[in-house]
Amino acid sequence: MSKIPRITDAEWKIMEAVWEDPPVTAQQVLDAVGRDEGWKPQTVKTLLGRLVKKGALTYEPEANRYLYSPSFTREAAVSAEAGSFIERITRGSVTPLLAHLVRSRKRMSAEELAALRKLLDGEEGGPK
Amino acid sequence: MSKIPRITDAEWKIMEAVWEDPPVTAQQVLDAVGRDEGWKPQTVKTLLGRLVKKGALTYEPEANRYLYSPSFTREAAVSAEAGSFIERITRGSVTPLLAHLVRSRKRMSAEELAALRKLLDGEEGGPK
DNA sequence: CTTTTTCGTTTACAATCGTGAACGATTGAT
DNA sequence: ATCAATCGTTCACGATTGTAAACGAAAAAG
Repeated sequence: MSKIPRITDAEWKIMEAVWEDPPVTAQQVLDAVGRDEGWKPQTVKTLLGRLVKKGALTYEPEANRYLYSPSFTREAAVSAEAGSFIERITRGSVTPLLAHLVRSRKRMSAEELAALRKLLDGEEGGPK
Repeated sequence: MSKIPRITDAEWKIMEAVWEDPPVTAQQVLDAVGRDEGWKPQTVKTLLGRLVKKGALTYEPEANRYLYSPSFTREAAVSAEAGSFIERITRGSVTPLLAHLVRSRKRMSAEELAALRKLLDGEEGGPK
């Protein structure tokens, strides 16, 4: 599988909009993020272009414009990011990170908590 | 407390060396990271300088050189990083991240697992 | 058909980052 | 005293990032 490229902060916002409901036009992305991000149309265009160049998006011409689609799932991207994040952290404990995650549970649903607990239980015994 | 600045990849390696055993001299940092990072002395100096400017390190002159110390703990830095990491992720589920973390448990000791589980239990009921 | 709008592409430009050389002040060695 | 090694500081330089204007083609409007 082709490597997932590094997505920058600004690009990430674009990707979110694309993942939301692909395929999308530049206009749709603009409406979705440009609005509350305060970006000019050109900024969105530039970012879309860069993401295509990086291989994070693909497009197919439709009428006179492009329909952009993600080259990988959001889950895959998050995993990759987490991986490189952990790269820096490996010298020490990941506990502060986990603690932070669990504490800022604003974004963690009950199901996610349950899933995490299950993961922990599963890992406890040290499988394979 | 003063805000924790954004630490870049290269800078992070320097910080690790400083956290390891502060206060340290530039020479010590060089020995610690320059070695296996393949950095020239000047590179280490530059990074130390930038970190001081950013407020991530403080120094006090000793003899003819500086003794550098971190301005905040590693835990605080990791937490801050995690926070900004989560910033991008908030639009969706953090589960892929958690799964990744737990699976790459290479760096998680039994105690850490236990601590995390305890955190989960504590949070479950949803305290104040 | 001409004018205006919309597309994607090219170019721009300051800020940050990675990597280091250049430089002047000191210190240590001879 | 003099020369070499070491310090921290300044400057450098290409690459990436954030943010966008310029530009030419094509489509929509009149």
